[in-house]
Amino acid sequence: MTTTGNSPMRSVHRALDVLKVLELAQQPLRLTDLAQRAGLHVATTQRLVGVLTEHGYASRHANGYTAGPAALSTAHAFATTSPLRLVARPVLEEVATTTGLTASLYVRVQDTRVLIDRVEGGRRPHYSLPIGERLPLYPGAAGKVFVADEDPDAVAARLAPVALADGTLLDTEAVRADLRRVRENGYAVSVDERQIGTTAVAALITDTAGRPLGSLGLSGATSSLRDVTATPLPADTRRAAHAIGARVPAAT
Amino acid sequence: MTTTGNSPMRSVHRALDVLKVLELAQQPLRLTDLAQRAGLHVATTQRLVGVLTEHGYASRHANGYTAGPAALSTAHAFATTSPLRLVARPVLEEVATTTGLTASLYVRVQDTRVLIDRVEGGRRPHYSLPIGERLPLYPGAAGKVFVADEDPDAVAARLAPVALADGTLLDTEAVRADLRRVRENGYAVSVDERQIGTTAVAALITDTAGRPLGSLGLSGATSSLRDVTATPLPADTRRAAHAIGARVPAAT
DNA sequence: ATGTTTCTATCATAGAGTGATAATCGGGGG
DNA sequence: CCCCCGATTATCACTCTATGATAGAAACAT
Repeated sequence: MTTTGNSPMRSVHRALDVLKVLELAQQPLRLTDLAQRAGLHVATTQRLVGVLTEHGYASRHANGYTAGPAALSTAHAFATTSPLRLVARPVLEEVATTTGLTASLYVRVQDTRVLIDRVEGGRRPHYSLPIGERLPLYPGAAGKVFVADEDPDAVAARLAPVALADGTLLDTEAVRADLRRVRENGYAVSVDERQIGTTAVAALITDTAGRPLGSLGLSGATSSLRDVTATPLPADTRRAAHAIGARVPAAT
Repeated sequence: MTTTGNSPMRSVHRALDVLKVLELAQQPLRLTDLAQRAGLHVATTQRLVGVLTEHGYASRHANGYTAGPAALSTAHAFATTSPLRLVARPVLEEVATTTGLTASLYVRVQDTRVLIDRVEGGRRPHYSLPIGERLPLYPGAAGKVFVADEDPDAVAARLAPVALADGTLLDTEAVRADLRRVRENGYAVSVDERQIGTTAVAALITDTAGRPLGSLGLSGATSSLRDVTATPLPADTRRAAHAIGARVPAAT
């Protein structure tokens, strides 16, 4: 899996890789399994999960290891201290109520995005609690905006081919074209890309220095969002994203 | 802070210590600050948070580092895969509705306990989301049960003196006496210990082999829980805790 | 019981982690 | 505008830790 070759801090890198494997597995993993998926020697893996377990970030059960409870604590701390999250909250709420759509806040973690906060616009509050979900960068409006400003060729080559929810495969060229449009527009649109029946508009959130902080996505039923590009929604999204970024103190 | 002397896997231990410092700080910490609290050299600390940040477990802002978004992902994974949590859920719900009290599930992490899940019994759902909160082992019924079975002298010496919510200080002897009672009873009671106005009854959850897995606490207003020891609540709590433990596959 | 798999312990060697030192950056005040 | 001070980043030689091959011990299934 995530091969962290030879490098300084190797053991720490590896430990976090192991943790990531546990996270992605979504089921208890036996030591051997874990080692295999992490691409590490069994002995090494054992030492690493041992430490993780000791600190509560991994957990051992009858049928293997899973992520551990300490992650909840750290997540709790993140949720209550992250400047971005704190600053964005009121904006999410406002935009969710005015548009009736679901407002989602993502941040990028390596080549994935993580859902940091969400305010449902409609009535039915989803009972699945998706906060913390890790999603790919490409299918999905709120992911694309992260890579739209990078070198199109490199990105497209790295991400493609991409499979959409309906089974369509996007080749390098299609991805590149799409990303170019995102860059030109300053916002991204996704129609049934990741979830059939869901349309989303998203914009990048940057600090005052222009550094990317996260992304704001507004999503709703495709049926009620025909031809979004012709509506004021994209502009609203950009405005909201800008409002968030403007209130976050710029990092050095 | 958590001094992890010389030992194998030192860097990993230290990395997790740094993460713990970030978690406990509850505010952005500058590098220097962080190093100081972690008891590490600044250069070392920088390398460690660097790795943590790269993987998303720490986050850098204008005014320092905080815990990072990846913790949310890991927490999400934990929440959806932890056998204990999954098995306990229905029991929490049942006991919360039948008693009208709040049912809380804790697990132990080193010398702390972490709130893993909670079902509110009353009507007013607290809008603070306390799941993930890290609390001390001693004040509080659901914490005491974790240490009641250990060597009383050692534990009492390690934890005392303890400050209660009303300002009372418990010395070693008082702690020991209290823990002895917990052990004899098989459950713990806390009246206004950690939260003034809140009374709780808790029991240890063990697997079929007797190993401690977590603890179950039932809490409510002190005013409505006079003389709990004389009620069937303790027995109910123990029964529920046992029901949970019985459904968790025993670890090796 | 007996084979088979999974987990834990041991150990020599390579090479990574460490921390002192120095260079660089950034911001505030004079 | 410049200087100064605190904070952050880079450099580097030495020590000691992390590594993985191997072997041993459990656990498990047949």
